[in-house]
Amino acid sequence: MLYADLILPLPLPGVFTYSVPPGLASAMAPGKRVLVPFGRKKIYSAVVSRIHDNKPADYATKDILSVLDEGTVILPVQLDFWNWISDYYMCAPGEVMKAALPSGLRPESRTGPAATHGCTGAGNRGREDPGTDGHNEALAHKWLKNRFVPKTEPFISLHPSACDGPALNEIADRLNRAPRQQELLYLYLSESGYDEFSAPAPEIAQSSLAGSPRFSKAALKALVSKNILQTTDRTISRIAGPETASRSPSILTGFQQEALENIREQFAALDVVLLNGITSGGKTEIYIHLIAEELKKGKQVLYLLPEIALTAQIIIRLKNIFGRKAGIYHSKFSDAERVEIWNNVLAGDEDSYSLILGVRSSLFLPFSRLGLVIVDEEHENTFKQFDPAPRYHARDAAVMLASMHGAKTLLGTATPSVESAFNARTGKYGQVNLLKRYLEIELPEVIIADTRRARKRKKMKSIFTPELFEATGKALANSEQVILFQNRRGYALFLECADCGWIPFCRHCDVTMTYHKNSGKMVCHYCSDSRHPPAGCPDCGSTGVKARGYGTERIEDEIRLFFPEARVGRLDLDSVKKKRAHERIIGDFEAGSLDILVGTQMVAKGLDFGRVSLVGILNADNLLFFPDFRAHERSFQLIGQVSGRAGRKTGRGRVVIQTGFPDHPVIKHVANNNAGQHLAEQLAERRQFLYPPFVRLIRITVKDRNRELTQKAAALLAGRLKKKFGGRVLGPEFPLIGRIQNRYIMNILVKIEKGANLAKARSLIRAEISYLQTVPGMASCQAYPDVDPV
DNA sequence: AGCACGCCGACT
DNA sequence: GTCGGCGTGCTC
Repeated sequence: MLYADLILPLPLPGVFTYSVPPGLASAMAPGKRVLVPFGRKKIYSAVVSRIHDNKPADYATKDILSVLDEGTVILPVQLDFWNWISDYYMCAPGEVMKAALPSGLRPESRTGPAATHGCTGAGNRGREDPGTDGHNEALAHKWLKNRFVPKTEPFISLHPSACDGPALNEIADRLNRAPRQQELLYLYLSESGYDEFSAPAPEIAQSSLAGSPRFSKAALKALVSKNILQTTDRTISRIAGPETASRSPSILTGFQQEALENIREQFAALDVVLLNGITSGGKTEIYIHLIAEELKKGKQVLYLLPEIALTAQIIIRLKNIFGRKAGIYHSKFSDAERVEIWNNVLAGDEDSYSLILGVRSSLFLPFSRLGLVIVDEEHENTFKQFDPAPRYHARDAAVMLASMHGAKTLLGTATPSVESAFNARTGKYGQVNLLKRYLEIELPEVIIADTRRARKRKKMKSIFTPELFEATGKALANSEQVILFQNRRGYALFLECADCGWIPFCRHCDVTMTYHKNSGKMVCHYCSDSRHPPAGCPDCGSTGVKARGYGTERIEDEIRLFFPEARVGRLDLDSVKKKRAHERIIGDFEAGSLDILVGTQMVAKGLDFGRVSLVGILNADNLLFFPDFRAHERSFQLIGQVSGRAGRKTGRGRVVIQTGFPDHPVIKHVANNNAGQHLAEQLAERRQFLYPPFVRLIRITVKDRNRELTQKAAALLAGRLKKKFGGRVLGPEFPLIGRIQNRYIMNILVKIEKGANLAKARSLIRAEISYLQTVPGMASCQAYPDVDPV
């Protein structure tokens, strides 16, 4: 009798052993999907992990119902990779499966014969012909709904009544008292190539006009309301970029060529190389050459980017060079698209994608001959998945995936993570520096503005120090662009009663609500709950409830107040929620129809702005004094990245950093561009206080709806862990936010020395967590481990 | 995670 | 007298 260990898409530890009916034995193979009964009556699709003939001793196996695939859908190397993830990051195999497989390949629970016969490598076929029962109909419905999300863009054309009515000259004359509108009409006529004898009036993309200083949204709105122009949403091509390669890789500069050769040399001896390349240094060009080499060898390349850096710019750039060989894998893609890409990569033939440009989850695509993995913006902590499990770090997992394929990994960044820099320094990774800016663009001048001194001397203009205020004025006068960085969105950080000090808190989380003026509501940034601010203070009845602190939204208002002539845009989570808003804002800024861009971290990421002469960091202190051992590292990186936006083509740019602690070492190292000293200090601190990379951290988060129970359970767990691990256990401690979505939280930190038996440590932790579940009354407490938390 | 079983409060 | 709340246990 044959048995099969199956991975079920459930958060349960381990695999499940089923018996293989003789009739299915020949169709079975690891990496195929099967249908099995589970529990009371449920039918799940599961993935075959292993086939063997060991009859389980302590339970009766159930039969596998059917085999869904003729061919392997999950390759053996992927199964190995899944295994490594679930083992290293301490999560269930089923959780990895959920993260790895697009749900189209994972019809979790379904009935009947509709699903019993799939086709080789195309498991979504069953979905194209769903059964007739209600459940399948619901699935099919969902699938159809998600299949196409057409992208649209507004196009402008002349309103029909303006074509038929009085001559255009007459219409334009009537706009004499509205110069902006008149100008826009002329702009449209000239740019669209309008010709009164050739009807109909041509349509032109709004975005192509938006770049002009003669364009204004208000004027457009007015003309539309007067029935002179009209806008129509037109579908534009879904995935940006051409399918045929139209360009070849550009010639490298001497420094780039040198770096490229250096990388090749290091790869001869080492599997991972850190490319420390300054902003504007042209890292992407080097990537392109390396990719081209791999493709020529018939290998696949995975190019990983953090979500926010995977923009149309980079996609088009690579599509131009690699054409149909390049595939994109973005989190915004529908499930059908993901399945399509999966099957394409799985086919692995001549016509398949051999370059995948993707986010974190593209690590799980069925690569069969991976030659190179590029992890761009290696330092980005968004590469670490936080919730739900698997809580994996895409950079570290990429290194593992590459090694399983015998491939190389290139980590690229302008501001290396302490971990990677340490690995390079100790010789585990190679390192190549590219520290000359492309076209010899000068590094920006950094000005440190002391907010405490300015405040004492009453020199602050709301959020502006005299230095930043003056620099902004000067930049605007020279019609140069300005980026202002503030790490908090919203209007005010919180509301406060001026009389009694009452502050509104979220009902479900232990955080203050952030006031958003646009919506007139207070919003919790942790659970998105929102409500209207009270008319008066609920405690003392005072009407003096005032906005305190500055979010990006309020800063936008302040700028309008101080620089009324400037055109201001905002780039943060709130402003980009609307479809395509992100691209639009960036497009407007690049096109020069915005003078000032205010934003959160989003402004720091790989945007190619040409005319930015000034970058202002409004409050460096809330970065520096964040209570976390990575706060200094992150501050250095973030300020460095934002500063990199300054002075790209127009000559030397300026950076103004506002801080109350101008002598803080991190500020000084940023100002002096002294990454070496910064790294040395970070390493010294971490060595002394035992933090990564000198130890490995496992954080255990205990959660429950009941506050006392959460604390009791955390204390019990920590106590038991301390018996095993001694002083390596820290806590339990209250996290920064003690409650999120009505669940109380406690953290326990375990520090494991390098070289210690990690597997043993993990199994001890696992055992203690499962013990907790057996304690009467504590079964409701969740405790989950997060390995290498960020 | 689901899902069923099982034991205590406000209702036809 | 029941309906239903969610605490607990189990799933190959």
